[in-house]
Amino acid sequence: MSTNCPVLEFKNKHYTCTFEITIDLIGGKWKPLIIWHLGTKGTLRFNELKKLLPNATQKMLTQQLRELESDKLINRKVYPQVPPKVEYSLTDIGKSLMPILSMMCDWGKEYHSLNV
Amino acid sequence: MSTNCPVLEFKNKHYTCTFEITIDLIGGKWKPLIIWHLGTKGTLRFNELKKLLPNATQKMLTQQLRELESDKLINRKVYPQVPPKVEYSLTDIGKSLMPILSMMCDWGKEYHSLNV
DNA sequence: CTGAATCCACCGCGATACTG
DNA sequence: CAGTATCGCGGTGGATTCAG
Repeated sequence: MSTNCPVLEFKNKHYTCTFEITIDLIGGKWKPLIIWHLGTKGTLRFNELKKLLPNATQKMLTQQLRELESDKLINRKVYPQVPPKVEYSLTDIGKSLMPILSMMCDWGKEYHSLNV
Repeated sequence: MSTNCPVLEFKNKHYTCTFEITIDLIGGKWKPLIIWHLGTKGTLRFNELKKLLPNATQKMLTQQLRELESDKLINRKVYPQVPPKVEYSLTDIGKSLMPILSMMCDWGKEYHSLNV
């Protein structure tokens, strides 16, 4: 287990431990779910994601996708055609988050079973 | 890797995957840091935590500690004396989160090294 | 179909002061 | 020492409308 947590600066923010960076990247309201769906189902179109996240507004979904894209966690491929077609998929870095989400999924399940 | 993500209800909230429960529990602004410090340093008094989280206000620290306590992730032991003395430590459930935080720490470090 | 652009309500969070 | 109590700002995120 890594225990060294130096103070570091990254993108104009200060962190005392690198796991805070991870939380910043996936801590958005819909980001973990987006990553999870892309990780388990592969490439998805905007509307397919929208259906998988029925409670997310269009605005929020777009916003979160753009942030994930600028953080290099997902790919955004636009097909120049009418009607528009946009596909999203995980980058290799994004895919490397799946084990963490999987652990959190297992832990959450265990926690849930212990607390009714 | 667990892939079954049924819709479930827990504490009046709806989740489509159990990792969302995990995020809810440790997603507070200072919670991961609190858990990390308690996990690596053991039992800590309020003031010791305060010094370790200099940017957290007293109010926020208290609030986050209370939430962690009600979620059974930390123990709060009050010594009935003057001046007051309160010690915080991780519960067994809280301790079981450390591997996840550790993975996030490693991932964040890797991500940071890849993005200057 | 996949967005962008507003407007705005809510509440997370900080600042400050007070207490047993 | 370890908290409450109160006030208020700012930004997140929802609803709605417009656009290519």
